[in-house]
Amino acid sequence: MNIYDIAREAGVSITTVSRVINNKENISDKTKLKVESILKKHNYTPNAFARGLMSSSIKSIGVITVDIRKQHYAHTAFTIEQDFSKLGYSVILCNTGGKTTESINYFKMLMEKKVDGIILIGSIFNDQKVKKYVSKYVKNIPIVLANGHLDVDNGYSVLVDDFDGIYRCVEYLHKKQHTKIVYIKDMETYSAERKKEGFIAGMNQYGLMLDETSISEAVHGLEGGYEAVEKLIATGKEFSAIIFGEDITAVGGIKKLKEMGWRVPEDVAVTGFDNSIFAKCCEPELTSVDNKVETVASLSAKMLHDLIEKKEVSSTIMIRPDLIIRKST
Amino acid sequence: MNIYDIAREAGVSITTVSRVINNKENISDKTKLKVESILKKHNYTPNAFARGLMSSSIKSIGVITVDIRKQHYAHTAFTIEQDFSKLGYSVILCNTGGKTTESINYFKMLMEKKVDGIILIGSIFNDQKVKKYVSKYVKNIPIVLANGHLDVDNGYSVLVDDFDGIYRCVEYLHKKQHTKIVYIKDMETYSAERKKEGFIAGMNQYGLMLDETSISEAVHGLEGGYEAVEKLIATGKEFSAIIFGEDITAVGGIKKLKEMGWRVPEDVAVTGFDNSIFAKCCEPELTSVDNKVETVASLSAKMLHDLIEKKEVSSTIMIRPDLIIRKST
DNA sequence: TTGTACGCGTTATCAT
DNA sequence: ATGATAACGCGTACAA
Repeated sequence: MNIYDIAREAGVSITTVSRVINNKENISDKTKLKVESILKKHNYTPNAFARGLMSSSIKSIGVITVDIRKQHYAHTAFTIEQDFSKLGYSVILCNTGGKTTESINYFKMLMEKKVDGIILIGSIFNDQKVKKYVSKYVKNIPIVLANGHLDVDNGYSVLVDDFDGIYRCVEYLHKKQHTKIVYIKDMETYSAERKKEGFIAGMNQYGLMLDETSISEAVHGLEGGYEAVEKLIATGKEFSAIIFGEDITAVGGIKKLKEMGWRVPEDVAVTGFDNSIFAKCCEPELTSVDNKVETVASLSAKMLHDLIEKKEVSSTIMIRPDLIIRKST
Repeated sequence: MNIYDIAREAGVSITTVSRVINNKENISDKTKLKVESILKKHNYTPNAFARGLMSSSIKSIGVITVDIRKQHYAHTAFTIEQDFSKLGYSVILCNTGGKTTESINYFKMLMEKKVDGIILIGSIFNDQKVKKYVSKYVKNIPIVLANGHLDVDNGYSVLVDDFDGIYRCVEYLHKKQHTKIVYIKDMETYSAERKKEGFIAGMNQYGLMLDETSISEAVHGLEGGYEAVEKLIATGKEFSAIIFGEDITAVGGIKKLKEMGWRVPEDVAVTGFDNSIFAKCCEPELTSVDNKVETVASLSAKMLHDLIEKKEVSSTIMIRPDLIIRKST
């Protein structure tokens, strides 16, 4: 059922039908009503491809993330989808799995499908090849990074000050008289790097003892945190507080601590990052940096929409995180 | 840069270019190479809309869920996206929030964009209006329900036997000499109903005491489980084991139990459902019904793809869940 | 092996 | 207020 069929049945031209569909002016109420009734009768839906062919847009955006199974990303993607859906756009979801080839293929696909814009969630896009590809070929599509980092010309970003988040963990623990603080860093991302820098800056600021044994690495996740603490204890390193780069890793760490007979927070204070549901599942509940998922997501969506509508936008928005104090410190 | 520009620059016709792009036969290696070099030079990508106009398909599917923030849905959506991505399809993500109007709008949008198929994740689509709309208008698009339920002609489904999952919890607890078992049901879904029936069947099968006080309701989630246990204890009901309809609700319940000084599993045994990460975060780790997220997701994807390719498929696939024993029982 | 010309369904332009 | 027709970019039957 296309516009010709409708026009024929209504005894008018396709132009008239098109006018009715798109609520244009210069239509008599009488014809309008007649056409509308036939439209409804056949439950007519316009062909989006033909529309797209004219306007070279089908009102859609691409959302690329490493893995939507990660709570934080899912939360971000959800908010973005909801916001854009209200604006009449649909969202194409892409999970790269962190792989270069996949990432580039997703960009290609999104370009073929002529999305109006792209949002990148998370900071796993610093692969040189990806960067090169994007800055070379994806020139005319606006890109917004939600909590990510990517040096390209058309790259705008909304991010949380990860540096500040961890810095304030140190500050808070220092106020609580902790002097032996260690940091467990997970994942090789830009964000993780910034967090580490925040830790170092904080430790230096408050004159706390800091050397290479103060920072250890963990595979991201529950098991990662568990193993990292296991290793840390094995080294004999003394500490009264652990700062983790992510909640879920902290939960794994606490698990190990408790197994070893350490009490939290009496023997060791622990902080996490994300203020996710894991912080509340945990026992004791986890003090965590709230990195404002929804705010970041909504601002990213708004920014991309502004870019699509050619409005002026500032290239970077930085959000200050909050420290949520709970029972683990 | 369109196919005409390429043709002009290569000194051939658009047909030839089209042939090269689509790897058709009857092309001399010489022309093929020449065209390919120009294609690469301009990083030409065909216009998907024009293609879609011809084939009336743009190789995409819709994935509709209530809320991608729910771990289980995110996991399912992830697997589906990965599987379809490998087949050259892209995925449009829709979160209905459980609202009727939104749901219908998403169906409309997916039809306009002429997706090749739709997967519904979860069992929150039993709204009468939605059902009516779908069975009336979405006739020619194959629909697969991943762990969901919807009575429509073109609705195929892959689901986990929720009934059996809970039934086996009862069976297991009975073997462990529990006689006073209660069930905490959350959410008003088809799935939740089936679980409840499994509980009743199990209790009857093993001659365990069962009345209206054996089943209580909880709002889904951490707080929901917490409050449900609070209320349960307040009623004075005696119990030695609690079966929960979802892991996260169980985690909330255990939290309350521990606060009240009950030991798990010594004083109360607890089981969850989903075998999610929450089961492993929990202390003690949670015995949980593994409802095979990935299997369900992959089979749903395969089923939809088969339907798209007009292959024969059985209308329902039922997966048997596993009971994963951990320390909470 | 290669090219011409038409159709896909819509919107926009110009004429009536 | 309404209509005829071009244009969007591609695939393809048919012609050469």
